[in-house]
Amino acid sequence: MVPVFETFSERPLGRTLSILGKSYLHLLRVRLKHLDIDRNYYALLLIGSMDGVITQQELALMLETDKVSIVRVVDYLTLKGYVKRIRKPDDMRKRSLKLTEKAILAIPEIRKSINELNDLVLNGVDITRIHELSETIRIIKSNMTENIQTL
Amino acid sequence: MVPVFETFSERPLGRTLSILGKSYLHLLRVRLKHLDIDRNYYALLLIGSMDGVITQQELALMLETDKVSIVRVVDYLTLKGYVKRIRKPDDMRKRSLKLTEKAILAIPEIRKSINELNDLVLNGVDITRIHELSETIRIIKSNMTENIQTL
DNA sequence: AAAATTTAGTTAACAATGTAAACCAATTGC
DNA sequence: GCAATTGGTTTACATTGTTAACTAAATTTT
Repeated sequence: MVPVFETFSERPLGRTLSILGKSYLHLLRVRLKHLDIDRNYYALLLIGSMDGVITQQELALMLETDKVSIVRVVDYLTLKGYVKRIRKPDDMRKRSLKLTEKAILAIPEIRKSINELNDLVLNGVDITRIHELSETIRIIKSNMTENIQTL
Repeated sequence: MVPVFETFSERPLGRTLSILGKSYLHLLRVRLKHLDIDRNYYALLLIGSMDGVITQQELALMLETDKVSIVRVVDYLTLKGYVKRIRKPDDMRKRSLKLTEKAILAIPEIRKSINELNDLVLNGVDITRIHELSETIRIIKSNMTENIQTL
């Protein structure tokens, strides 16, 4: 089977995307280096968006990761004083996550940095292309989840 | 500053790309699991494309990584019997990398898997969009390297 | 209602990856 | 000839990915 297109020929698309993603996250880290956390920014935003209501499982789902990783994320953010775990009275297995004052102060800045960095990296890409990129990403994602079994 | 577009608002674009990239590389690994290597496939293709001529530094450049990582890559591929290091007579510091018989046999399959997987994940994305994606990636990359200093 | 199963979260272990520093040997610049 | 640079290696350490085993609470089964 001859590849339909030559653009990404021979080069694993996943590699390109991974590298791109890592550079971005590196820039975000640099941009937010005055904070005393150097990762899990987006997790913090998600917790903030459902403050006091979200459980670790739900966070895992939203971050597309597993519960073990979430323990690490929440441990880290707790250690740094950004998040508190609170046992849910209705189900004592679950812990709801709550931002501290410190985190609440940092959130707008994190949000701003992400938005600005998104703008910065997409500078020169016109709005139509950006929407198309978003659509393409959606398709790629769905192609991959559909084809986990179709090896 | 209000973000120009809402598509990726609040969500770090780099996170999206990293996750996508990792899923892809996972699929590639599954697809090639009958080989006795489970990584560095693309490095192998690059070595193959300049067989016996490429040095570790040059490989580092092409893989956009550093020489320490390359030592690990080459150690791994050597251990698995896919690559040999050969001291260059003209510069005894350098080592040129050469594929073994075993690697030469595996190359077409790796190439094929990458092409097929690229096709698979881009299934349903039309050719124009694919070219645009490639162009967008190029722009993002250049925006990021230009702006390492412009924090 | 006691026993078995499931769920939320945690702990532990280990391999892989990222990053930086120190190092050796060969080469280049002066 | 000597200092500086270059290609490659080693060491060290922190982070990340992944799996298994575990505790405690809740739910289901009988």
